[in-house]
Amino acid sequence: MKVTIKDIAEQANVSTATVSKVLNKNDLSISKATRERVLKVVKRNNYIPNAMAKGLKSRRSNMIGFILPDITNPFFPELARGIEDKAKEYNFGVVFCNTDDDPDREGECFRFLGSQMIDGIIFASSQEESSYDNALLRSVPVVMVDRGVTIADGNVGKVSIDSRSASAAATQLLVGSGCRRVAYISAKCNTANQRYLGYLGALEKSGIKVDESLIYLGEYDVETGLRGTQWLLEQGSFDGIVCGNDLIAAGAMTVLGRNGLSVPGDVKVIGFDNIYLSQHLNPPLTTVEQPTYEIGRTAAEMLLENIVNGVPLYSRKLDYRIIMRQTV
Amino acid sequence: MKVTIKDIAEQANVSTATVSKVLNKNDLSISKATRERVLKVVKRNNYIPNAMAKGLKSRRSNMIGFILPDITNPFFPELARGIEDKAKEYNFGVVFCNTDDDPDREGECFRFLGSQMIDGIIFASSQEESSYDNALLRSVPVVMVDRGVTIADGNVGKVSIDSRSASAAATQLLVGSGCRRVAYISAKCNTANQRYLGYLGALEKSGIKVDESLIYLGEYDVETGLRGTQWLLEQGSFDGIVCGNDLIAAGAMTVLGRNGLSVPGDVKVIGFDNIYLSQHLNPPLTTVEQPTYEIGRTAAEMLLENIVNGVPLYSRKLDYRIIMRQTV
DNA sequence: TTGAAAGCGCTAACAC
DNA sequence: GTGTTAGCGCTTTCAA
Repeated sequence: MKVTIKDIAEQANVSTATVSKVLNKNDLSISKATRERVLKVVKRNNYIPNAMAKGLKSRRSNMIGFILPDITNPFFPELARGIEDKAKEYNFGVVFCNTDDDPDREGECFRFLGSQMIDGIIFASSQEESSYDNALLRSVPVVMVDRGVTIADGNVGKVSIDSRSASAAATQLLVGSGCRRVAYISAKCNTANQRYLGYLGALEKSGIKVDESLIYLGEYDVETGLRGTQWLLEQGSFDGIVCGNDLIAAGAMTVLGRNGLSVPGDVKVIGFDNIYLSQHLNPPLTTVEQPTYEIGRTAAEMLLENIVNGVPLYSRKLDYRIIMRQTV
Repeated sequence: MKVTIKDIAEQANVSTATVSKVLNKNDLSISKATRERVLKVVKRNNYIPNAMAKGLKSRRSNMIGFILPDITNPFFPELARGIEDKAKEYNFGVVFCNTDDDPDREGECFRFLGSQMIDGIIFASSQEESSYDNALLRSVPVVMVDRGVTIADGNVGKVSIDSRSASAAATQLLVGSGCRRVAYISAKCNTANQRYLGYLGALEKSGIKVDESLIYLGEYDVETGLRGTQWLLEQGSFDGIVCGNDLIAAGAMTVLGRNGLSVPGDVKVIGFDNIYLSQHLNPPLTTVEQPTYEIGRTAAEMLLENIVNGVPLYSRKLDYRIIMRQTV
């Protein structure tokens, strides 16, 4: 059976109140002798306070939730690690919820995490417009990361890069390298999508007309890169591809290779995210790097500062940069 | 302010006990009218029971912990996903703890999760011999995954593949393809390590003498592949590399390429894990596939069945297979 | 310097 | 059918 504060109190010949005080460093008024006696008993019994009882009292669980599309997408582990590392500093745990971008599952996650088992939420949604329950949202602080919903009301923070400008820069790089027929393969999304807007904007700025037959929308996965490139090949000619992420780029390069097209000779390609393996693609992938780990840390810090010290949430943009390798 | 069961009881003109009963489907003795009245009030107030209070009573948090080396290693997200998907089926959440294989951090994790905030633990240790606190371990059911400690005592389950035989098979494949000087690059470990033993065994069985200058031990990362191969190149000649995982293989191929060595012409290489990107390496990587996602699911199921239904833990081996691609 | 007691929100006997 | 009550293990006034 688990040992409780009461057992410790008895063995140390003090009240539970006293034990509680020494354990929580409300030591100021406890005599050194008592304190040491208590501590000894605690150690001897390998006593760990029951977190639920503690939480019930303090209304704090020391757990935050991380709601994300899919931890299997290599962009997210970095983010997760940043979050967890920071959380540990505050002595918080983090609970993961994969949603596969399914609004129903997002709802479930919010409900699951909303049961006061969680002190706050970090939310990575790939939807521009999210469908979570506003009521739940309002009861817990939330920080959005990456491509995030812009939320008018509520206690919501945000940390991300300027996706639109990053995507524009990627597109410009291709155009600047001589591409005239620049394709775009990314995840499905409404027209408000920042990356898409960046691509469009850069093209227009360069006086290149947007061609619908150069745009393929799917998911943020390798499959989409495969299918999209195959589709482009059937549509006609192109000399560059702006990819929604590195996974898509990997798929694209695979299909290009299969069809005897050389990169960057025949087609230039640029990715997004700079996942660890992009440098080991062949040729190494030129890509837009997000400070993914840092985004996670920053988001966690913002959330935790809010929870622990009441610091208000806010919106923060981090820097991106283009990693020049050999596909452009 | 949060709405409690008491608020609901008042608004519905019943006792808290009644509310509790209808909410927990101890409906049998509640009149339909009352039930509906209660439910209406619950909905109107968007009431969610406080999980901590519930947990304090029921001694169950509906949370399990997942202790792993590093979620950033692409082997683990798959595993994590398997765990989480299964956990959701049981209405459990999962808390992640990265340890970087640091025994101190493992200890911290166990302590953190041991505070009865967690009903069970899934533990992926790359240590053969683990340093967690046995006392803690004994208080909560634990299932080991992947390369796991064999624990004599306690309430411990295990799910994995037969690493030794898998590693032997990989080595044999190279030997069978004509390799005579087969190198081994993997993570540091004591000689008990199953993968290492498999490599050794296969070599001996083929009558090939083990050559110390063909063995490099580091971490399970790309860096190790890079450094190990560089080191091998300085040592002398070799015609095959058995890699501890796909990350190492990716690093190895990068260095081989840089040095003008062709794969599989000059050197054959085989990986381990079949992470999603191994097929997009150039050339696509031949590797040993573990049913990673399935291992996660199975482990979670075993753990949860133990927690929820008292089913005893046990040891389970899943099948591996070699994925033939173009590096052998 | 220490302890008694109330109460966090919920559940489960047991009583009515 | 429904309500009363006694805790679950902990923290925190307040009194001694």
